[in-house]
Amino acid sequence: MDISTKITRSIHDAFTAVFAVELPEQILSLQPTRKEFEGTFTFVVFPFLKYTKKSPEQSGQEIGNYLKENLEEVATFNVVKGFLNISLTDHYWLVEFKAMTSSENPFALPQTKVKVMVEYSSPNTNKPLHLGHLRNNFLGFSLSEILKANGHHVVKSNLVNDRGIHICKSMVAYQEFGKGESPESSGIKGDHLVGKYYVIFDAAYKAEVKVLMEKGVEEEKAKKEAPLMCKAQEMLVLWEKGDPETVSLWKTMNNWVYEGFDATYKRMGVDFDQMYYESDTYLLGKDMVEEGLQKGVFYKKENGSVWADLSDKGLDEKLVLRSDGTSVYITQDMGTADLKYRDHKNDKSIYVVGNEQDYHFDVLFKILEKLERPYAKGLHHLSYGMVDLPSGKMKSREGTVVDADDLMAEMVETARRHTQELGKIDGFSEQEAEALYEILALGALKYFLLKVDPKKRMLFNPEESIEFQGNTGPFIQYTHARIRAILRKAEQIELDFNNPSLLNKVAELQETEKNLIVLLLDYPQKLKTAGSEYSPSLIAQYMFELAKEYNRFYAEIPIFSEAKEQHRAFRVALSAQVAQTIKAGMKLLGIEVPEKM
RNA sequence: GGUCCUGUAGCUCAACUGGAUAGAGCAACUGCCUUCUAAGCAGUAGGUUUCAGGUUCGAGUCCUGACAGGAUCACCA
Repeated sequence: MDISTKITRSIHDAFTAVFAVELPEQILSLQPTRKEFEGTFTFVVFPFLKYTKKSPEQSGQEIGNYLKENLEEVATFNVVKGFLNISLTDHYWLVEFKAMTSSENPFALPQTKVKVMVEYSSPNTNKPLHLGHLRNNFLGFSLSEILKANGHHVVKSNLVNDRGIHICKSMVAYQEFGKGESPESSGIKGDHLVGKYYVIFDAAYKAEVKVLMEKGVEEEKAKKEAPLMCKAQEMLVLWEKGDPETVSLWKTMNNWVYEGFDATYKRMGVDFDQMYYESDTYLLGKDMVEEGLQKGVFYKKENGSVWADLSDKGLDEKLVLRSDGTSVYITQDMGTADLKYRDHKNDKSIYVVGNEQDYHFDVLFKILEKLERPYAKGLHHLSYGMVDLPSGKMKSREGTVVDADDLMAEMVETARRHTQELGKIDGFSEQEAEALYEILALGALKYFLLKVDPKKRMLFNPEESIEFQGNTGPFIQYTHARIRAILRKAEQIELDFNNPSLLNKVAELQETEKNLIVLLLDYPQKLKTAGSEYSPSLIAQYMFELAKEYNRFYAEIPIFSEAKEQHRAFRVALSAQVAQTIKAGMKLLGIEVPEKM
């Protein structure tokens, strides 16, 4: 039994024995004791004064006395106002620590058989990935890892938006201005090359609109009738008809993009188990519209368009099929949801998509619920906030986008400069040094984007956002590297720190040692909460706390100069456990930790 | 305009879901490297939690109303 339930059970017994009242255990909950007070767990007595009929202080005292008498793990307690602070014995913490070190795998929870699909990334193929995609990808990847560590079976999926008017724009511009350029001939990465033509299209199109307006055409009309826009529209029609030449160009350009994306994904360290392409799925969902009509979930208007009336659920009416019988975005998503379920029989399906689509997913999920899909209750939109720049929102057309490839490259340069300034690469080979810069750069970037609560909007300042000190990825990586140095030394002097009989001789703990054990024991709970809340930021925060506490321990307490062998052994064992926990936790964030830095 | 989200130190973020004197990091200032990695540690300073009411033993957290910022409300995706 877990210690906090043991304590609450005993508190329950205390109420029965001392105050003659039977309270349900669920309402008796503990909280961690605040740092400025002594103790590990705190029981707040205020809500129960009506049962004790005594002052807060006295009620706390009496419950505390009962606990101390009846629970061998309880060492002392103190009562401040209505707060009963409980301290456990060093012996208890040491026993728990030893159990942890001998545990097979303390970093993952038992298997659950729950199947979860996590869809993330979902890029458009007309332009390269940017900072916003980084947050999306890191979140999706990390969430997947966290859910795996929670024992779930996870399928990472990526629904690529590879068709539509936007890609036609790049294609038209390429036809008009491309002169047969290719990634090979230009030396430009494929996704950037296609993105370049998307930008060219936009500029040329705007020029055309301007010319038309100067000729006296109204803006609305000019926008519709500009030759380039017409060509793009025509191309979309040709594509849908399967025109060989159009399809061939489309394939060529998309493949350029995929080569580019592959390189970017590789550097980001993310991957997928299942790819979906909108060119395959965009026609799905029409039969569901028919089904919905029959079930009376949808209705048809005079012009033939089909609508879902969600006013009973507090939402509006939503179009699900155009009057010309073609489908819209949500139709496609309905079909894709069915497809995913057919493919994987997932109990849960998580969509990692920005909060600008909150309404869309609200509507989608309610429609699927009305259509009585068995998976409907397992749908979840992990809605994350936008990443803003100091100048405001990123706008690709205004050139204020922070490109993902550029940013990662800049981060590596910063890591290189910083590391060399600190003179930390003595004894590193060229390759090792490069590998380290990469690890640090990506660690800093990922940690920066993941430490913030996903649903909150966040600010990214390219000049100063990503630091290497304080609450950062490199700080945690550094802590790991420090411990690895200790472990190397322990090995070198042949200290048998895992020897149980040596550890058994340790009888008492320093404060920071105990704090570390308490934190380490809390890891499974943190993992569980991060999984149920879909929040990598909880893991990130925990990592920081652990690293911080370890650095305090490191500064305060000597290891190898300690006289008693059992203390040397225990402190190395404790360090080893912290290092393993950091490594495991950072892996959940998609962050590697170095041996040296 | 309707709906939804957000508002906490100069800046970036926490606050265990209603508990104690609201905490970290950055920036500023003061100490600590001949000792296991100073990308570190210890400390100082920084707050009317946007504002006004309400609920109760107790509110950053819950309810109401302002104010500010953002998103969304397409036969776009």
